[in-house]
Amino acid sequence: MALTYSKKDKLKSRKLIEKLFSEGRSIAAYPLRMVYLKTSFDDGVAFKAGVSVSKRNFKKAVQRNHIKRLMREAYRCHKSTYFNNSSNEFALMILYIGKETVDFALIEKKMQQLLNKFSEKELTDKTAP
RNA sequence: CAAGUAGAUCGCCUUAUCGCUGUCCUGUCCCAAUUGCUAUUGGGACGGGAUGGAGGAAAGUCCGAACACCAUAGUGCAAUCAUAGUGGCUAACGGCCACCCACCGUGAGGUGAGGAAAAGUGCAACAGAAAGCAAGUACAGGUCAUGCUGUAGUGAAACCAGGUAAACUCUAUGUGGUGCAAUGUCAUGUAAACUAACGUUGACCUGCCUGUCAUCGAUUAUUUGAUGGAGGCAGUCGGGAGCGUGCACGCGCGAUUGUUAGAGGGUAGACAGCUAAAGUUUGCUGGUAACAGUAAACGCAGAUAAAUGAUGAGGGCUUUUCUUUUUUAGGAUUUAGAUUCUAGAAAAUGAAACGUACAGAAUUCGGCUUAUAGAUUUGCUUACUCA
RNA sequence: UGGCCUAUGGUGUAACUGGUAACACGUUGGUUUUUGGUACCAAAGAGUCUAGGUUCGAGACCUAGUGGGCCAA
Repeated sequence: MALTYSKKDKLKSRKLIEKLFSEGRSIAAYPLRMVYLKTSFDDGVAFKAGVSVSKRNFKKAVQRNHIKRLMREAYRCHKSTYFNNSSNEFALMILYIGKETVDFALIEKKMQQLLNKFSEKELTDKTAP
């Protein structure tokens, strides 16, 4: 898996997102929180992910955009190390639940923790039994 | 120099690596259509290359328009809302420009919802005799006599055709509604489904078609022609539940698949709208100016859980501190030169640290309002005091 | 994206057509009680979200902003 994050890797279906929030499970690594749901896609992409920042915590569009960019960048750089050999397909949504802006180093570190937790919990359990 | 005042312009830069997104070109493979085949067209997957990619406010959504639909957006009345010196600019405006007037400021300048109080209705706490049909205090003057005259006192305002219209109102002008989540096409899906209420067409002649019916004519007969009647279609004139903005008029739409309401079902995807426009820059001409005309060049974001970013390195800019140098004042040591301490000022291809604003397109324009670190630049002003 | 409403002591609400912010609960102090509660008495606590304007005078009227809330596929 390359270090890309193009249109196909993004979670775009409104219907699927509603289903994800109503039925999905979640794990957290503050200030990040991930909601995920096992599903299947038509176009051969194993993981589709989206990011979200609450308007309640960040009033200004510039701040929201900046945090979302940082989260996307962190996801793009580290997804390949965890998701390379998976047979299942997942929809992911990563939320920012903190209330203050942070720098890229912290988000990168927390994203690694989050993806590590996710892979331990879901990906390895599926293959072992 | 300092303080101020009115404008104008800009609002971080360079580079390496990894990414996001639009457009164009192009390679390999797969699918479909056409063809006898090469091949062509369309779609998809994986690649490669070129090139474009946030703002002065993109913000607030406060005005004005374009555009789309509702009827081609009409007429009268009413209501609502807006505007309000004069003239001009503009596609339009509640915007802009010029001038007049009023107020503020020493001044440069600033602010102004700046029509009407002699059409009418209302309002004015406290104080005061009295707050506007009027009534009348004290002192002085005056008169035949009297609030007849002046002054005082209360108050923001006391008879002035008073004040107040950002009180109602009147005058003039304007104002239909909904907003790109408009609107159109395709896809998906039940359903031309269900429940309730209401409604669903007559006349006339003309034309065409049908050829079942009646009469008459031609023909041996099949058949064919004419007239009348019947049916259908089209046209004309009406009726029609209702629908189309508050009312009325007028106009339009309107039925085998109607109108209104209820309950319920599906989708929430794609494409168009969608970025060439009252366009941007520069020069010249006209105009006091806003602005207009003209010539040349440019061709400038188009995302949709929503692109324009991340990391590293270097450089600008601002502020502070330190260091060094120069210099001023005072003190100490010394015969003098000189050395040194304290306080202040200025400068630096010096060093370090911190900071580098406000803020993110969502149909598109013209304005207004609000936020904004800092930098550049132009015009103008300075009463009093001190030098 | 488009539209609408609202803001008054710590909390919840009043304030008529502009006239100098009221009530309840809560808080503080006192009385009653052996003590606490209840009850009674008294006091403090906002200058009306912010900034301008109109007016003699604004919580109210006008303009601009800030915060909070609601609606529309």
